[in-house]
Amino acid sequence: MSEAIDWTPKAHAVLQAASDLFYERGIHAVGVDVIAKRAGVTKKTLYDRFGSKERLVVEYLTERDSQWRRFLDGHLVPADPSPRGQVAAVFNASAAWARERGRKGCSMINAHAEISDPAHPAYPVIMGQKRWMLALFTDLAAAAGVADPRQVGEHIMLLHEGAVVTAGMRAIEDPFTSAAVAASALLE
Amino acid sequence: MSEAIDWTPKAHAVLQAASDLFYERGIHAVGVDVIAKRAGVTKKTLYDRFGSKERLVVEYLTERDSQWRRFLDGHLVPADPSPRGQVAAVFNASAAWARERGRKGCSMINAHAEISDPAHPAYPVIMGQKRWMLALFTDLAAAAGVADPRQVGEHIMLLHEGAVVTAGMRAIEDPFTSAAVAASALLE
DNA sequence: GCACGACTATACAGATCGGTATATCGATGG
DNA sequence: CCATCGATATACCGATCTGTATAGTCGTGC
Repeated sequence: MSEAIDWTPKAHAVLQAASDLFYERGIHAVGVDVIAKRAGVTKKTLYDRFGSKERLVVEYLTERDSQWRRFLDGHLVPADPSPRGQVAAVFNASAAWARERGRKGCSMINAHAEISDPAHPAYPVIMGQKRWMLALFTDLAAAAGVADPRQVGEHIMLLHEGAVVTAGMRAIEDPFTSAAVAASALLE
Repeated sequence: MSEAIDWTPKAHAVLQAASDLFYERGIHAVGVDVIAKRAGVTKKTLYDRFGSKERLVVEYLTERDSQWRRFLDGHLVPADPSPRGQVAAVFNASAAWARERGRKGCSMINAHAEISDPAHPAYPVIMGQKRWMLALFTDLAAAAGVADPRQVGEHIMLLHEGAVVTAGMRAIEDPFTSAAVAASALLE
């Protein structure tokens, strides 16, 4: 395992600044000087806390992933507990997330586009989220009692991924309700 | 309009090298020195032909877009001409394209992740392809005689986008046949 | 009172970034 | 025969990149 980070107040400020900048402009497009400046911190502090830019990238993706899971959970719990209701709630949550935090699409997909080396420590984080979402949809499809849950789970996953990237590019008016309608039809 | 490019043999070599590198590693991660070296050319030649890296990016995306449209056309013409057959052929073509050229997903989506400025000259190229694909799917849905062609066209578009990004990340075994099955179900 | 941890400020390293300059070469074609 | 064109080699520009080094400030806890 990599060494734990000492989460001093300024460390949080650095990660916050890095997250905003990475997501908005892309990882390679943002230098550590800019991150430090935005955080109101010197580069020294940044390197004392995180050790490298790469580590900062991993923390950015890890934190955003766990925020997304908490956010999703907050939408699933109060929603209609039936499988179909839960699927609808996922798309609702994604729409809300996109509105509040996701004007540039999925941070995992975007990061994946910028990282060429599969040995990069950010890879497990990215793949982990995708696998987790797929498992969620597959479980819901199974609970809904469809004939082939793995197949339908994949279909809903594809609709969801498509909606997320399309929302980031504003190619379709309201991709999440559109995807939700399609997902509902596939669960019949 | 921007000035036309003088397509000397070395200009083609430069674009070829740039395309491979941009797609494989990302745009910001590749410097013009590396492109020139890979093309067996000096930076002078690169700048004589293209004038700027930005222009090279635009040409990269434009060329890849037109290659994709030709590739797709080559798969649509000999396929079953029925609307459902044509939709299936699109997913077949995408699967073949991903196998041959698309190990890192959609170049348009990836480029979009790296370009923050909407005024960037590459934006129209990116949006143009997405709009074109959506129109294609909507037309096919209309030809298939579904009740709401715009809605179903969007659904198939979302499935396709999802399959492309998922293929780039290897999160699902065979996303294109999976997406094709779902699209076929939505056309019932 | 004093050590320690978190931080600031500044400077610098070595490499690479996009882009330009100068000068030279070989082939092609009027 | 000579001008032009595509290309070469090499060197340079200022800026920025990730990362390090030195020195000093400030507040808390023992």
